Amino acid sequence: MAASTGSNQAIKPDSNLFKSFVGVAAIKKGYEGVDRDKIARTVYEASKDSLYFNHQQKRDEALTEKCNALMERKRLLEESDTTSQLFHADKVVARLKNNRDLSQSIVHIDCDAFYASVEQRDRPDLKDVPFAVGDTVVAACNYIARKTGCRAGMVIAVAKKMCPNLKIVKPNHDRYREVMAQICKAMQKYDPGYEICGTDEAYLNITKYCKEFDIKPWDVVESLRKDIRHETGIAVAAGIAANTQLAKISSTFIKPDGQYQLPSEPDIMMAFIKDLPVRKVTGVGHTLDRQLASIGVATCDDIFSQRQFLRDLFGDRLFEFLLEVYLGCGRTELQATLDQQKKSASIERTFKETSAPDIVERNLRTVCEHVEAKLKELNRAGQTLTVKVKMNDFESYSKQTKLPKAISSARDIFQHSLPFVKATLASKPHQPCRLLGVRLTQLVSKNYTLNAAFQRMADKSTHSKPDSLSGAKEKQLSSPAGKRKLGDNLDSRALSPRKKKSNLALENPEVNPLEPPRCPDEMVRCPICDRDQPLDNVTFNQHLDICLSSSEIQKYS
DNA sequence: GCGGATCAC
DNA sequence: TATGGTGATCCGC
Repeated sequence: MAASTGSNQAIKPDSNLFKSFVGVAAIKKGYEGVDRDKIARTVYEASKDSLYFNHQQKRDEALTEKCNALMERKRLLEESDTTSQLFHADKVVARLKNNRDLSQSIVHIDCDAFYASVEQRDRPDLKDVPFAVGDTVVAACNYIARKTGCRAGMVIAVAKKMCPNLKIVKPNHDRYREVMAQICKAMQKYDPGYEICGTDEAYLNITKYCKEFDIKPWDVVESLRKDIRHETGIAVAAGIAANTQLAKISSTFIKPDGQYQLPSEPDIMMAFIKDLPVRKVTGVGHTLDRQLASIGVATCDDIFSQRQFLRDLFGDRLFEFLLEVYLGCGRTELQATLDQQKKSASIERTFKETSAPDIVERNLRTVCEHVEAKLKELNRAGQTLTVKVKMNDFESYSKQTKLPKAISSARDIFQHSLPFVKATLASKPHQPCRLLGVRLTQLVSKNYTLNAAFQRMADKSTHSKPDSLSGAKEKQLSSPAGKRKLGDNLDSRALSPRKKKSNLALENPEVNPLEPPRCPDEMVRCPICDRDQPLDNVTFNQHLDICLSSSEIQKYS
């Protein structure tokens, strides 16, 4: 039904696929006044003959079909009597309104173009030139580069086409982690329960701090930003609002530097949201945006006018999430980064495409070894294995299996993964494969009894420093019933890898009382310094003594 | 429980 | 010279 994009020669400038080439340039800061059509044309010209493009095109067509189906279903609903759906929606709106908590001051910290900012800080030669950080894909670029249409996610070869003098900088992930650790240290002072999302964002709840010192949120955030700038030389944007959702939107409001406070008054909150495109809301991605658009929802206010259709069209969870968006609801409780437990460990690698079984097998082995290392770091084993294979047409296949017992060694993982990889390759004769992935979920602790003992020890010595220790606890966060909705979940998905390490590093820069022994077989994790120690009570107790006293010393130094 | 999709960064 | 990696969740079966 819809204009098919199946034939390559005439892609319409107003088609969704075409627009998708502009990508985030459509909504991000730094792209005002950029010629979006030109960006789309350039990207299109550069990619139209690739397998990747074909794949994207297929996906786009599937999405268009989905949207058409939605439109048709909505048309049918419109012909029927929707009073009961309307009634139900209003009931939910009333309930959500009633349950809103406006008493908290949530802050969202956003380091805009984080990698680029760090590089620019360290390298004066980048000051006035367009540059991008990344390997084959742009991870971040400065504002000069953005003016030419360069953006995160773009293939560097294409970015160079648009911006011939674009300078490419290889990412220095260790440096970015250091900077993030410094930022964490600054945040700690205002809210030890801060939550990190991804590599460059964080939430704080400063309600307590404001009360305790009788300072206004605005002033607290001003001094927090000053601290961060002083510690790191990086400017951050901050949003202050009643919940995470609004705080985040507020911070994007004044990027790249500055702060914005949204008063916690229902009318003001809703007016703030009203004309906002739903795409800007955390949790509404490209796909949902397209689907919503097809039924006449472009802004948050449109959600309300279409509320009688949303449950039928999108299901209960999404329905309630959308109403929350309309009301400006969001999480008011943060999940302290130091408390978070990983639920999975995975590695996936793209390599030079090949259909040679022995090479694929070797790649799989490497991937499995990396997974083993990761599990070792977590001191976990996994009971559910997921193997993923992506072929050179970008189609991917996966298989998930629940194993009789948890595994963690590369040998076991490889052994259980290989059959699916082989079968997938065999089902596509002569078709090269470009990526392999292995994930373990249902993670279980490798040393139950000892872990419990450590926790007791940690608890005993933790009074003044709960956060540096709680990472080792098996804390079950029983979320308040009915409070954790889709929005919350969507919002709290990305955790920062290695956050424990970075925090530890900043608190105890030199804490390394005992060199972690090399023999990796029977090891257990020390809850204080987070390093593996031999599974031997005497040695471990010695270690613990040193480690504890050393962290005490650190505390008072 | 499984497989595919979506979303965020 | 050519499209990433990690982690989490949801939906439909």
